[in-house]
Amino acid sequence: MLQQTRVKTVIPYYRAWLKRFPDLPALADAEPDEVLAQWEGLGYYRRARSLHAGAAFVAERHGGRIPRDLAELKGIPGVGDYTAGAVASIAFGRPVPAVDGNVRRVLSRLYDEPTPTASWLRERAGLLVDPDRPGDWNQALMDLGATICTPRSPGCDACPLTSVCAARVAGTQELRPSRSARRAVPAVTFAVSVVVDRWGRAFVRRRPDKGLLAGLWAFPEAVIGDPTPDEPALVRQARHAAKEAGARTRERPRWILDVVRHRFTHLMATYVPVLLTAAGASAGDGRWVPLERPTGLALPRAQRKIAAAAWAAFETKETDADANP
DNA sequence: AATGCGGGGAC
DNA sequence: GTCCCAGCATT
Repeated sequence: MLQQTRVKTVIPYYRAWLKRFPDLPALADAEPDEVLAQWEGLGYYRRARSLHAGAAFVAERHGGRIPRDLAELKGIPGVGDYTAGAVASIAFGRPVPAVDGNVRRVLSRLYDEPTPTASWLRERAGLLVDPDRPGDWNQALMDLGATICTPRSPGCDACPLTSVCAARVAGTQELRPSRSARRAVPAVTFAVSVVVDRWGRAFVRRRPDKGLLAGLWAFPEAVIGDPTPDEPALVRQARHAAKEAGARTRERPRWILDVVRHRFTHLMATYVPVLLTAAGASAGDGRWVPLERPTGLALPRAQRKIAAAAWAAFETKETDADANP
């Protein structure tokens, strides 16, 4: 959970996770949907799938015991250099480094190395690690980076390494490590098909196993080439997406909602929800969820925004219909 | 070595 | 708005 995610964000997820999956067999035997549902909102959902696969891997290949060897740890799905080093040093007292984003920044400044490579970091961190208390050492470096040697305006006056920090001596600490130029984030517009039945339930289908939001549930969608499409084109695309996903719809759309914007790390998405009316049962592997409370399955944040907007619109229309039959 | 992969909080 | 978070898998 902590991979690329702040401790403060993780804590409530971690507690709920341990309550639902108290030990390794509980996780290894769980349904994939249940695992994803527990992870919902944390992002980088492959971590959840890897953790699930990792539990099964350890159960089968290691008799349910986490291996102590660094190479064996790295063989577990979802466990890379950092996680293997952290577990080996903190849990098992092995004198191995654990280089996360914080440690990378600390070492880059300590040696005034603007572009530290993975191999350089591993070598440096390996030489420094305290063989007697490797876990404490690694965590101390991480905490130093998180609290004092911060990305911007580091607190060098309070740093125990200030006198031996090459970047501090050179005055380059704010420039280390160097930031790579970020590419522009592309903007993509989607027509979103919200097919609603008479009870206010909407059709969702599972997303493909790979790519963005893999394995999560979502409304059918279609990429719109024209960023400012006219209404007939939107409705046509939404209806097509619904049909592709196995949801049958009536001819007349209910209406087009205000756009929902959602920023992913490398994609700015604009969703245009189109409310459509269900025509009988659906085919395929879709499911119908209540728009008011779409619980019980893993929906990405953006989909929940869309669901909330769609429910508000649906409820308003039904109320009007009751008032003016 | 570069890229795709979420969501949120701090500034 | 930008930056970055106790990174990993894939290419």
